[in-house]
Amino acid sequence: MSRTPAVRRRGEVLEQAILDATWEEIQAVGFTKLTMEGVAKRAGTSKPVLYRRWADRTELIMACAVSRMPTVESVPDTGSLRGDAVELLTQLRDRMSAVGPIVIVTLVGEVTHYPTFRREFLHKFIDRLVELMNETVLDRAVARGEITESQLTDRLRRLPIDLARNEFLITGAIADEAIEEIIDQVFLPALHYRRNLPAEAAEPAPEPSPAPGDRRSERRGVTGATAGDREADAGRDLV
Amino acid sequence: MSRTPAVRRRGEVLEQAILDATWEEIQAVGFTKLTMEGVAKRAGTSKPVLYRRWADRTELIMACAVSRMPTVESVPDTGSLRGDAVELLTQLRDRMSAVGPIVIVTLVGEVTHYPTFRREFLHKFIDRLVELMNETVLDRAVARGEITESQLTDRLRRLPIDLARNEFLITGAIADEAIEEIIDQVFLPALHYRRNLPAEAAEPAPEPSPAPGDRRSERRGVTGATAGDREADAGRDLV
DNA sequence: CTATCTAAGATACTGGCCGTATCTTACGAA
DNA sequence: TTCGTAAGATACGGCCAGTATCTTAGATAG
Repeated sequence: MSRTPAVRRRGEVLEQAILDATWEEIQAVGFTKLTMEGVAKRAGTSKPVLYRRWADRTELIMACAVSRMPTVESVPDTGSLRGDAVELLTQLRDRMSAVGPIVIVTLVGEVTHYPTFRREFLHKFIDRLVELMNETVLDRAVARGEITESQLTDRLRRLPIDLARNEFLITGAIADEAIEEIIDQVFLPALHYRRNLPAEAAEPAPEPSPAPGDRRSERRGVTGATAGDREADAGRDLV
Repeated sequence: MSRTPAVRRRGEVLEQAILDATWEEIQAVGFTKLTMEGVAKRAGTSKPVLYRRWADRTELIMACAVSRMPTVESVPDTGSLRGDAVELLTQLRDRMSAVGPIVIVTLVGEVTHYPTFRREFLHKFIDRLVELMNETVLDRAVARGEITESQLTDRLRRLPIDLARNEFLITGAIADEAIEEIIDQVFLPALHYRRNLPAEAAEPAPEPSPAPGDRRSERRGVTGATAGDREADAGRDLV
């Protein structure tokens, strides 16, 4: 449990030891029951040392998660959109698995309470992935001639990431088959439908088949935005 | 703040008063800072009364959320798959908006820690929606002749719900436009692609276009399931 | 090697909240 | 009117957050 070393650690070394202890504490007692005192004892140090670095529990846990989540540097060119997309989702999966579903889910929850954290969290975890999707995977596919810019909408661009993230948040894992389903049953078919669309007449939906009396979208509900939540865009590309 | 009524309330009346107070307390101090003492005071009662009904904070909050979330009874027949799907997602959106993003997200987080809660939560909030999707919306579309059973996969069946849920968890809201994008840009096109597929040759993905050297799915990553999380299926249809 | 400065580590304290135990008292039922 | 049940008040032990204070290790400069 508590391991007070012979030598007094400092700076970087100490910090890493605390983050490791935090991680072990999460594994041992769980996220909700994690306490600063527990972490301090496990790290062989004391509370003030923790509070000198992180303002509270949430910050500590977030720092811990950040330190354990591998970064995605690039997506290798597999030669096809499909291959690249599978690769991207696989990396996303591996990143999130490295931290674990409980931490990720709880973090999303905790982070929702703190706009400040939320932005930092988003910046650290997500932006790179979305960039990779837009600027590497999709641009490459366009360059190859697999797709054209006109086939893409914002919604379609983030579709694979949205579905993979959702899979992980809800089920706690993403199987290889799930990745292939997302790409093969949803993403590529949805792109495929827009293959030869004229410039911007692309909007309306296809009739899947002879639809008898289609009086589309009659009723509207509440507007949805539960007021004062206009940092929605910031959250758009989470994880 | 505290409103101790002249008469001593009991049973149903008292319980509802406490749940109302819980809701007000969430609005007032936020989710994380909600305390049993605070709720008791606001409800004009005392802690033991709370603990006689709910074991802890999480149970109380969950009961509060359940009591405030309207149930979805049915999806009216709008005459088309598109209309029905929009209607279903709109109801889903309204249900979740009635409770609010912070509560939902935090609840998903808290619930992840407690397998028992998780199941109850899923049962109360989700099952009905998935049922409605499968047994009302899609069956009706098949009956109309808009689609055939062979076009459907499990993934496609829950696609709209997955995307809508994700939208809400991440951005905190679901705009009308988002619902239409989900249906028109993703769901219907993906279905459309499978329109005239032979029985089960449906699996492989479409080449979006002339793909040069497509050596598909070469590398595999970690298996994804972060061990011992085989209640994944239970979580599959969350919210 | 010594002086000095910084940060680690130990300890203690206030305050808040949890969860429970105990007692009194209002209300409903018979 | 009586009696049983549950509401409400109070109090308490315990844990933990977060801070203040003091001592001491060790890095660095001269």
